[in-house]
Amino acid sequence: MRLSAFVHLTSEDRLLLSQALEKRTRIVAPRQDIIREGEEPHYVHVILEGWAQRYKQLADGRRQILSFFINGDLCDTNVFILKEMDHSLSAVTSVRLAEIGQQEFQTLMDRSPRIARALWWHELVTVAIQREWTTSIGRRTAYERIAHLFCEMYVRQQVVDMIEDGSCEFPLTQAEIAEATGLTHVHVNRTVQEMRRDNLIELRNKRLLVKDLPSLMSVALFNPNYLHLDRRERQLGFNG
Amino acid sequence: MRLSAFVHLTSEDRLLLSQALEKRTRIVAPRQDIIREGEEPHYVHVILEGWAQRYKQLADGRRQILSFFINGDLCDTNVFILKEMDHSLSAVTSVRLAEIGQQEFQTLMDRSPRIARALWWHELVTVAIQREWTTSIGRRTAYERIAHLFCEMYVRQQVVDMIEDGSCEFPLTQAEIAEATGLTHVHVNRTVQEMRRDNLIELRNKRLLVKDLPSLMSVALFNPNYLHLDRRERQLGFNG
DNA sequence: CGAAGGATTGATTAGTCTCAACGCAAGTGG
DNA sequence: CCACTTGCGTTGAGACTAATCAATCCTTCG
Repeated sequence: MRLSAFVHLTSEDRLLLSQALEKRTRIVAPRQDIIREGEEPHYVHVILEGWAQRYKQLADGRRQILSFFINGDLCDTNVFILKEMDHSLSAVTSVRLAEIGQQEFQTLMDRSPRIARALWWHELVTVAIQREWTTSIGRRTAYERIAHLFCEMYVRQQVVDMIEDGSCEFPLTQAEIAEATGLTHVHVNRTVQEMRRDNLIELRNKRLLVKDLPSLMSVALFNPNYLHLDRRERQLGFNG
Repeated sequence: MRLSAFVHLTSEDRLLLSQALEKRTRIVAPRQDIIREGEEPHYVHVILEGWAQRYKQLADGRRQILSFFINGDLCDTNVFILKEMDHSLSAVTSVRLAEIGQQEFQTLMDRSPRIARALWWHELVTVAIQREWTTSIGRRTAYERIAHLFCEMYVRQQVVDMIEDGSCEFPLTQAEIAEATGLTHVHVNRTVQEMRRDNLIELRNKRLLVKDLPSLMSVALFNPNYLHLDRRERQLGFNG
């Protein structure tokens, strides 16, 4: 699990975690909601496999994707504290996830201060990512935004060991990229083509090949500091 | 303190809190940084008076304001878990704030599960606000975005009892509104004028008068659910 | 083979940005 | 106490990014 990368967890911690993860799992089909805005949250969701997303919909239907979740990501730490969801969670691909109830979750945090710390760390990184998205949409151009999204998802997959020959999964349609970056799918299409012409990436068959990561990061003004991989870098080397 | 509004805190809790808040306070002049991106965080900051803001700056200088903090807001719960700041904090007005060190903060959470819960609640609301901003910038028009910011800051001030005759503090320049909404100050200016003509607000002398809150909320597609005021509403009545 | 989802293209328009001034009020130094 | 500076708000003209609308083209899959 991704958490273990940040804090050294004891074998007992790992046992606790894997028990919590096995207790209750679910498979959600692509494009199906996991939980919807307005509903009362009962579980923290942990993605075990596949991509999920968080999104929000305005009263008139305009939709914004707020984040993507991959392998090992917790969706909403401690949500049960809140009375109702202010956003929705849905599956991008087919998703296998674990549901952790309030009791078990509390137990996890109480039993091990290391786990509690790791969960806080996870939460802080999640907010940091959200802030980076705000910045992206607010200040970056279309080209930069899309490049930034590519960088982020590439690096995050690097961390969980999902890069093969410089390419990673990227199961989003251009329309979904558009919803995530605050653009229209038409404009995403033209921009992605431009990026291909610039020889930075290839994108097809739900895979992203990054042909020149340094250049991609540079045009995206991508600074990975917000992912707070510092400890990992020291312990495991950046390539996970 | 704002936290007490969410969870019933005992008088002992309150004592603990006020001790933590008094131990170390600071006054920061307008436009001065409180802590800068890249620095190592040592304290959680709690705003006691004035407005502060969180912002991020891209390598080439473009700047995005990510949130505003008012009375009773915690700036970065548990930041010390992270090695370095991925954003900066600065004072908008003259700000009086409390600094809580790692030890004291941990003690607070350990001593009282109610406080711990309240802090988690605060954190969750903070992220929810960040998500709403992402949505705003990604999907709302300029007019809607500015209206939404007005609504949010109005309602948040309502909660801490800072509304007088339908008006509240609003110490931002139009340039700052622009940095927060992903617009230019020129466009903010024209849009605010339009909003005035529409008789929704008055904005001058660092005060915002909301002349027609229901209409303002409606044009902003403002749904206060993300502020998670539910408990408050039940316990204290919406007006704090 | 037909249907459907996604990618692509073209033409046009709208919303916002950019650049450049100008106005006004408050504060400051001589 | 007046001239000057400074910060902020306002205005205009023109440019440009990205949106909109409407097809068309692929590819996959039943």
